[in-house]
Amino acid sequence: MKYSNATNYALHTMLHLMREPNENAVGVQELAEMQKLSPTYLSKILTKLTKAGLIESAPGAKGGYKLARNQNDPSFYDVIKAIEGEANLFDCTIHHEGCLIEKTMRQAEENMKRELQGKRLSDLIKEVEQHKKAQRR
Amino acid sequence: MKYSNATNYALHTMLHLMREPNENAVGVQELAEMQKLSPTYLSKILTKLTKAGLIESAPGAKGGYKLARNQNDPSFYDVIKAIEGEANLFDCTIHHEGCLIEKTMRQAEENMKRELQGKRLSDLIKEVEQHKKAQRR
DNA sequence: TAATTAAAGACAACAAGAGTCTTTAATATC
DNA sequence: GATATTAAAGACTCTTGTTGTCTTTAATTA
Repeated sequence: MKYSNATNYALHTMLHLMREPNENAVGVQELAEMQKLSPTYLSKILTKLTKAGLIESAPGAKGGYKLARNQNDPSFYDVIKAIEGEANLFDCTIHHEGCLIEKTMRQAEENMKRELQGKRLSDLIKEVEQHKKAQRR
Repeated sequence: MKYSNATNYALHTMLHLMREPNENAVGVQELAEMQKLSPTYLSKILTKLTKAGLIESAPGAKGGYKLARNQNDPSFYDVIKAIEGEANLFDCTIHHEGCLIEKTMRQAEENMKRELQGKRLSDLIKEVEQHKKAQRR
């Protein structure tokens, strides 16, 4: 029971792209180097993010990846969902409707999900800025 | 990212044992039949619960499993921890102290954990009783 | 002593995660 | 139009974890 490395890489990459000056596409080569990953592997993760509508891709020279234009200030949950999918963390093995164990587990899961939906990547950018400002003082 | 079947089986078994009249040990045979599992497989799960102190076991004739006497009204989290262990759901792949991604993920995880710690198996028993009472009306 | 039952350990089958390599398709520049 | 560049897709491998099974050992009761 653990989030995959892919989710980890996806979150880091998203943050990097959010910091990139607008309209500036970044190639997978550069993104991979930063996290010490092979470009082909990261590419598969980026394709998932693209299909989820979080980033945009363009092939060819001057191509690469950038934040999707009509992206809506994505939350942590949006990124996680793009990589891990949306399945429940717990499905009761005894199939009768209204299993109370399942109900309890779902409620706990909801608590985590709610937090991840409320937290946006932009919140982190802001936190970093504030941290830097505090250090300069 | 999913809870294992073993956790599922463990929770069901715990609930069954809580309903058992006191001091009455139940063999793995009977517990396995209920969930349509092989006894040897369930046995491995039960050994984990035993080592975690949630249940007690006795070999030999009249042996079997029952709730641990000095068990402290176990929570969902206690059972999950016994099976899945205590590792974090998320560890940042870029190792610098104070990773804000990790911090956010940990906080979300805490929200789920808190709910699972607060919910006791006995709460479920009570809920079932109330449900039955409501139906009899 | 014999029957019963849990514990432990070796083993196998399968699935998922993590990652590589190669081919194809799209785009920009000359 | 040719060439270089870059993402997408698919086949493949390697490792790890889950889900079991089977067999042997140890403890307990009658």
